[in-house]
Amino acid sequence: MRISKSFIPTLKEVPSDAIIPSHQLMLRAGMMRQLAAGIFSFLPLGYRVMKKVMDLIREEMDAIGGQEFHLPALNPIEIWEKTGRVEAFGDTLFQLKNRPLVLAPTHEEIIGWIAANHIESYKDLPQIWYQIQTKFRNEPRPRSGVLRGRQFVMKDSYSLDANWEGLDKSYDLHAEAYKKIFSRAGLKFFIVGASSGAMGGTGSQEFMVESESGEDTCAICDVCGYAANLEVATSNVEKASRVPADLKLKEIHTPNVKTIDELKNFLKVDESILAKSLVYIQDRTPYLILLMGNDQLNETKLQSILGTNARPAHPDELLELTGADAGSIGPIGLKGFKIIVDKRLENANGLVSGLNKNDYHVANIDLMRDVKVDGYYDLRTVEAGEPCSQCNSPLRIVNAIELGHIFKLGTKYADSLNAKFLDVNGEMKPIIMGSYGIGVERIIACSIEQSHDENGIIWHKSIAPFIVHLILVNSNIEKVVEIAEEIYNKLNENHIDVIYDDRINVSPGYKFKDADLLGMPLQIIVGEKNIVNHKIEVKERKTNNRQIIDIDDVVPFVKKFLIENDK
RNA sequence: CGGGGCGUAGCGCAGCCCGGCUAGCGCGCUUGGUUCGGGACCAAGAGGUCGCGGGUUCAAAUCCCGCCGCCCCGACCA
Repeated sequence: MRISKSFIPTLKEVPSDAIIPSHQLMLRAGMMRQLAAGIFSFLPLGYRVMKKVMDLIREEMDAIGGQEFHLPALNPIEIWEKTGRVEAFGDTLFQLKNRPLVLAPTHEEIIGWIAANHIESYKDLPQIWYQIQTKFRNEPRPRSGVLRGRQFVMKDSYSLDANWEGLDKSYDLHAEAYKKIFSRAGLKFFIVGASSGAMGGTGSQEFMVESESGEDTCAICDVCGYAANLEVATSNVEKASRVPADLKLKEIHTPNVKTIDELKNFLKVDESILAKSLVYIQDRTPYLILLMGNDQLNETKLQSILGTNARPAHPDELLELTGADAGSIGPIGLKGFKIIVDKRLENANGLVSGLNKNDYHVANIDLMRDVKVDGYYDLRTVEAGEPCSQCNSPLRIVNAIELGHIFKLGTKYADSLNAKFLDVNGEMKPIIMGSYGIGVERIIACSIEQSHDENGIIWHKSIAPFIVHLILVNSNIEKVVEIAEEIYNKLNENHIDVIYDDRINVSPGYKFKDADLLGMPLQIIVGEKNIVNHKIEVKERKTNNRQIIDIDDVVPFVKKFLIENDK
């Protein structure tokens, strides 16, 4: 492709709305432009990358037996009502005003619908169905360029199986395919155990890229490789022990002491004997939640125990239910509450907590003696430096971008959409589903986040829009033009993706800067100073290595480069 | 949805506080000429409902009210 005839609007300056490197560079390199919050136009160069990524995904999905679909983005709202997800998605679901239609945010419903109508027998199973398609989600706050958009492209696939072993197999196939996809795209990623959230289901994992721009937080162990989303992460943090003495409950006047820190300073004790109390409401039942010291409640863990509509109690509810305000609440003397306790405090005694009377605390609480505990659960949020649950090395807490997510869904959608099949014994059974997603733009953005420098993008060969950036340095010298044209034709004849900066009256410096910004893996520089010796210069973008090679060796050189980088 | 910031030419910004002549600067763009290995130079140009609506005033980019949009932090997020 000739730059002189291409639409690649590069920018010298950074658009002020873009904060993170991938967003800045995608705009500067002329890959895309923003139309509205979370909505982007992909320009030819950006779409070329997108197509490369989609092709790479297709190859690996086809390799595990996936069959590509193209499902509608417009869906009758009726189907979404059947699965209860109009409510579950809430305002995130775009709804049309002049027809009872929604813009699909994902496609479990449509897959389920097709399966319900056309899968009859265990002989039709298993199936892996996928598509690469535009998704619509009315995100409350789009951000970070293409990382969280209201319209984005997703590879979504769905497995249909006759039994749970089949689901495990389909799930594992996807995990392997995903590893190949992200590795081939040149990404450094890790896999974490994750919460299945509102998708429902029995298990899920996320494919993550460590990044300051990430919206997820993960605990990772660099020693043994343990990694988990903070929503589900655990650690070997020290538990409270029982003290020998069997001391009586003791009321303590604690004026103006509200927080755990204030209480610790007031009593001059270690915070590990302080029990923090929080009140949540689930279906009008109040729950008292006890945590050690300043441990942070993990709401995702709580919701997996109580249900997803558990919510913190309002201040006026606190006073009404406990007789005290936040800061003076505790397990002693509470009525009508269920009490659940973090495992770190399992069977502990000698604890201090609120007395449900403003400005009073109570000491020497024995959870076995004084409190009717309805259950001990892992409720706390892991913190940096805590010992890994597998190997006791200190955990790191990092931000990460979610590239892909795989779910074992089970029969939730088959049940609500009546997707059933006849098994070997002639019995009607629900189809067992899995669902698996990859954010296409996120692969592009993550790749740039991980691979760029102050001059621009550094594309990995597998998803680069072009392999070679051919630069005509002296457009005013006929002989130089002639040789550049010749090389351009040769590369094209050999099916090597080449972008050719054939612009006349553009200074060499300008062309070099543009080449670094666009970031093709190889730059071939045709200039007066080398062609007198029948040579040209080759620069590798990633390493900045420069070599002078013979003009006749260009094609073999590039072919060799392509193979070398395949490893 | 809560908090903060911003909206002036394609991009980056100044001007606004303290109202006043024809709304500026850099980059980019057009034409001509020179230049040609790291975002060249000279000359002449084009390009603006100052986000939108209303108000105050002799006079509004500037002050007041309302709305819209965009960015950031948080809440939310299959």
